[in-house]
Amino acid sequence: MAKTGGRRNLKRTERREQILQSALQAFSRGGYHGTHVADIIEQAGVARGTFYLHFESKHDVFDTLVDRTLRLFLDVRPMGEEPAVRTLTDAEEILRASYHAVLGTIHKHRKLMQLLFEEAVGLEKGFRRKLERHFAAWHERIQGTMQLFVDAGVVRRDLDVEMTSDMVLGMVERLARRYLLKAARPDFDRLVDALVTFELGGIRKR
Amino acid sequence: MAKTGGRRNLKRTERREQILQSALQAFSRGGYHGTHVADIIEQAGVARGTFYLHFESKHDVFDTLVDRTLRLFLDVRPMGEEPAVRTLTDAEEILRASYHAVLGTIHKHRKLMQLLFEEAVGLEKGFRRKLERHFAAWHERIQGTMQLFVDAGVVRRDLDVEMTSDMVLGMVERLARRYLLKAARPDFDRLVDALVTFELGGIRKR
Amino acid sequence: MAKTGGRRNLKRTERREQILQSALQAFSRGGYHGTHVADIIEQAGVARGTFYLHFESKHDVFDTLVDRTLRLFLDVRPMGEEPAVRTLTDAEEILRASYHAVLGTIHKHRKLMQLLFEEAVGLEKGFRRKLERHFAAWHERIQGTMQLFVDAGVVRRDLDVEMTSDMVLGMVERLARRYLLKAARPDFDRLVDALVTFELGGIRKR
Amino acid sequence: MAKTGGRRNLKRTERREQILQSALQAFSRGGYHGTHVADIIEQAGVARGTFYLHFESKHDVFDTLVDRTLRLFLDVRPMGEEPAVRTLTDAEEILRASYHAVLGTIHKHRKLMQLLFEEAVGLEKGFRRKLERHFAAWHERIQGTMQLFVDAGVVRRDLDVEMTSDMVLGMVERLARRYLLKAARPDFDRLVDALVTFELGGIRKR
DNA sequence: TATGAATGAGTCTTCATTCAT
DNA sequence: CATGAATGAAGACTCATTCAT
Repeated sequence: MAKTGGRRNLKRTERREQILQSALQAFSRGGYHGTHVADIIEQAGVARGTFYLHFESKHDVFDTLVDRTLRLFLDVRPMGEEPAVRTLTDAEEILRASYHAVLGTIHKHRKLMQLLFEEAVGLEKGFRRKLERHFAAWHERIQGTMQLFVDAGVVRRDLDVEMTSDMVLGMVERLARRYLLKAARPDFDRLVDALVTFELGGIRKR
Repeated sequence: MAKTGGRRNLKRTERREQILQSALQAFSRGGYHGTHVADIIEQAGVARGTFYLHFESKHDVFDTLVDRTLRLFLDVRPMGEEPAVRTLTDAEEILRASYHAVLGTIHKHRKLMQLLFEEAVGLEKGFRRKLERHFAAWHERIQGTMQLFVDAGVVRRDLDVEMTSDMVLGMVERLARRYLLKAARPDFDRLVDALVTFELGGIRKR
Repeated sequence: MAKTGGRRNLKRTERREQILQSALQAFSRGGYHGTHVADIIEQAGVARGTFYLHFESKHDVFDTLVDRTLRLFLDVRPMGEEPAVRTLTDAEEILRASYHAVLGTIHKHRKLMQLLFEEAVGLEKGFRRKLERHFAAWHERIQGTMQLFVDAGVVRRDLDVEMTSDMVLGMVERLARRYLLKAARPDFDRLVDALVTFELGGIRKR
Repeated sequence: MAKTGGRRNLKRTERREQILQSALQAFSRGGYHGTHVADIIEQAGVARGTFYLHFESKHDVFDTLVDRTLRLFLDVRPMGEEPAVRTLTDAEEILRASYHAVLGTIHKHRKLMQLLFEEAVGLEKGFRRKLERHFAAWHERIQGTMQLFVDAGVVRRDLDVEMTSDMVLGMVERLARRYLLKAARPDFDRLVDALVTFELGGIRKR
């Protein structure tokens, strides 16, 4: 809608970043295939040639954006080291903190996240694989934490850790899609509450 | 894959169905944009014109497939009438049956389902809206059942029914994507078990 | 709009004629290129194959129609033999009769005539040449009559017979296009009057 | 006809004009439907994409050419203001001048004119209407002049001004088609003479 | 004779990428 | 660095004609 940036004679990095932002804007609106290089450069207020001065191809920009999104998750690590888990309350604490961090990140970068959750799906093998690897990594992390709880004996021994991790992943994804991607001010507390409560106790009466 | 042979005049409906199947095959492989009409007709062993004799456009075939997929879910209704819920065990029964039915349907039509979960995402507004409406309908159904449980007093009164339904939706979607779409013989029991256990009791120790 | 004819088991000639009429109808509406074989057979209520049983091609039907139109003019010959011309009044008589005949024919077959004047123009060489030959023939006839008048001494000796014949041709064509092709009940007398008066005396005061 | 050579970047307007000329050339040869975009770009020695950089479609180029042709006639106005008409000689003067101007324009732009008289006929409604409006305008102008003569009393009072204007239109059109469109050096004087003589005095002896 | 399913050459149009200026 | 004119491979769709039934 509005030109993303100013004009002329930016430093290489700045111009690149400007194009990247414009691309994000454009892709968010139209998806990968619905967005043309023309849209991106118009949004950026930059000439066609300039675009190719900074990126190899349309694929390249999209890829860069996806990578940047993925990298965001690597930084979501609420505590630097393995926390000690003695009681269920410890576990709850950890979960609460994790979800807060994750949901916060997702919301903060919701435009980028949309790329992951809605635009990069169904694209060609390269992106597909990247996404799969990403979800696998995330799954591993969740599973790690869960196993920690199991080992600490604060949750059920017979938990199907693998599938449950998948389910948690799905829960977060859907909540994110529904309540974070488009919302300006989401109710984080309600979301985290719902997540933690459900994960810990299911729907069963206490 | 295989040309059927020379020229053979089928009945209108048969040819249409054949093309539809070929299209499904093709879209499954390459996604919407990665699939060309050429791929579909090659797969069907049919001439270009024949394709357009039965469908208005590439978009039209895809749309038809998506609609067919969506319609599949309307038929997933394990019991004809509202079941009575007295105890948690009743609820468990219902959930178990529901999940069995749903997962079974998903697996049975996994090629079609893939369209919903992986190919129709990120496409243009028409499909997007269709998907959203679909998920909304599904969400409503889940929420309905859950509310039934709440009203019957067999689960927590303070349950955030709306969000929890979303989470359930996400759980099923992710499990389906991971364990059903590509697997030839999935372990339904393990899946249903994981789902029901988690939904009912969370990860907490009994 | 309305199916042109009945159905089934007509004699060869009848079916052919029926298709021809439907084609005329269709071409009148959409011109040569704007009309598809589909339009013609729909109008005729006949199957595709039937069409090709009676005509070699779309080109063929059109050609047949054009030929038929052209042949109509050959029959427009108000009197069997060369009339004697002694006075200007004789000439006027002849012109009046000729125009009446010609305009009458044009109006009677206005659908067909439209083909000549509006649809067959600008088509490929075959039609072009046919039209040219036709107009040349007509021109010759007009010129013949005019020369008769000159030789009889009832009109100007220095008349540019060739160009004047062209002009007469143009006059008739335009009047036909404007007042005959679409009109249900044209005012023939006014038309003939205008023609004869103009041709004989120009616009000059008597 | 001749590729200009390697790649050469022209100014936007120049390239557009070049393509326009090539299109005119091509359409003149093959008519609207007989001419393909391939013919135009080959003639222009330009790539496919370049064509669409300057015109929206084949229809668009043709339309542009037709419009340009029509606009040519608006400029044919031999004298800036209403001339005084006292005698038949004045009228003759005016007619002579008008015809000279019109025929001159037609011949000068005969390629373009061919579009009007031969190619744009029988096309779809848009062009048809445009042509009709054009002929109507021309008719009005002729009728205006003629009425001037009538009012000045230099020609017959009972003249059927409307139809006569149509006839004049037809005369000019046919003469133009026959003697101007293809001729390199037409005999303007003979044409104007024939026209003026006929229009003023008809074929009758003086 | 009649039918209508099937064919495929033919065209237009798009759009990512290149390159002269 | 920047520009934007030029490129052309790729792909969707049409429709006259053929042929199995």
